[in-house]
Amino acid sequence: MRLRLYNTLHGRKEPFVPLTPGKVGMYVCGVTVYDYCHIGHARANIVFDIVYRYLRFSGYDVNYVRNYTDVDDKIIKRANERGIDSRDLAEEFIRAFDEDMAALGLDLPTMQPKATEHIPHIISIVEKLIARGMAYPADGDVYFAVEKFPSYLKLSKRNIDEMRAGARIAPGEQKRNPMDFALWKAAKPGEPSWESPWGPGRPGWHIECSAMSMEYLGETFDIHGGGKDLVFPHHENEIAQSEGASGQPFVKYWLHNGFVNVNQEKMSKSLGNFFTIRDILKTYDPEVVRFFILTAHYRSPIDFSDQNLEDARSGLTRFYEALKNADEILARNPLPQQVPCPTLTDDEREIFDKVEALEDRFVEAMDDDFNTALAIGHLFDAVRTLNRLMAANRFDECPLSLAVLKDGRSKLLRLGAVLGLFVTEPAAWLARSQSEGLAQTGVAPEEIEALIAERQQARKDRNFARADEIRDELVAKGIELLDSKDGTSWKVK
RNA sequence: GGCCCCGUCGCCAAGUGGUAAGGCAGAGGUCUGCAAAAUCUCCAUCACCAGUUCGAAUCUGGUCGGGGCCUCCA
Repeated sequence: MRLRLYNTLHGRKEPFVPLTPGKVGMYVCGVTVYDYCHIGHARANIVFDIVYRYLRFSGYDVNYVRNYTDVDDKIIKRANERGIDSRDLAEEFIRAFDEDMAALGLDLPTMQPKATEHIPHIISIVEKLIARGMAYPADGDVYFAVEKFPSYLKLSKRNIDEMRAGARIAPGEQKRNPMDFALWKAAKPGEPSWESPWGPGRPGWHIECSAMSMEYLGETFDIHGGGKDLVFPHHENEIAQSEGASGQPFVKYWLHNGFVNVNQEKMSKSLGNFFTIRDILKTYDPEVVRFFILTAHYRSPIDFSDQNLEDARSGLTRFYEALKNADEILARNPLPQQVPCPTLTDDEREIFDKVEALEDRFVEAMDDDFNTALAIGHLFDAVRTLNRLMAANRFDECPLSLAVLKDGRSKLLRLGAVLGLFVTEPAAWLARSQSEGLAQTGVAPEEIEALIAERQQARKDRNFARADEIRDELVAKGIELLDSKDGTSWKVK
């Protein structure tokens, strides 16, 4: 099955057919840089990171543009509060954004333009809209006249008359229609500004995305993404401006990700349940955060809670433990030239078939509107499959099973990478996870090792009472012991 | 008020006409000195009601419950 994606514009899933075969132009609304990013930004950016990765995995040459909106009312306000230049504030949070995205393990887009570097293009779009009678200047401002764009609200599917009833014209605005929106705002004293045919001013919100997307992707391009909350007014207005100016359809597929709730409540500053990415990463591994986000479909709401994150951590750990075990077995058992299997069991037949089918199942899930939850389900299946193979431990009698293990392991890594998962060396990831967990228990590794040695001796002496006492003592502190032929290891519960 | 979405096992979460993926948690078996880990087995008829259909969690209508957008917002 070919890729199908849910297009907000038509409210249904549609087959993905790019404008140019083999190539995809994709624009995602980045951030307005006036504060640290929160978990909602993390979700949006991770979701589109997956879209970007999967499109490339599918063989497309992707031009992925994600902007920084670095001039805006909120930036100016915040800069004034701090008594610094708005450009310095923007630069500070651009750096913070870059750090956060890198920490979350996102691939870099092909382009990351800034609004302030596209002022001439913005001005030319506004001029074109005025020339075409779709916008009008008023006292240094320029507004878009929504009634001149008949398909206005086609994305959000609202009714303009009802919208108008609730709309208000703010003091100081010169709108002819309350629904009209600013393309250009006259500068007030002390505000950053650029020269324009309407006097010094700055772009309104929305227009910068039209300018940057059309600049790098053309007047019509394939995919435009963002959070659900951007459907109205931001994306609706982008369509109006862009199509109004170019006379061409703006975007073929509109993709919108769902919200993040915190403990069942909408995340908001007033509720005090606002988590920044940097706060979260103090507690949770970035890959756990990514894993958690991808276990739900991107359009569904997700609930950020300790319970859910802990579940995600357990799940991801299961992957890494299986991968580590596979690594160890493969390191111990070099793959022979010939991999015969004189007596293939039914179990092995089933396991081999599952490993064989893994990629098809993964692709089928991802082709269905990026169903990462289902795709991860298939990967979990593969983990159980490989664990069965390892538990059977017939690598000597059936070298073929060793070859299948190797194949399954590399498939897991390759497909996981499409989701940005399992990208750390398994032993290293587990060790890190281990030491982070250990830090919370407050137990020193040397202490554990000493107790393990003492217990080993007790066991040798068949003093199981003492051996079990040691084990119970550690369990009480959150440390579990794992005995094996090769000795005793431990893990944090 | 307008527009839109959702309600699936204890928790999380896929599935949108063909008879319920997966994870976490739980029960039992194997393994183990005993455990843990791993593995095997088991564990839901899909908020409710009424329809359409040979057949519905999936479509229609209604009821109840939850949420979002309409103002800055991923």
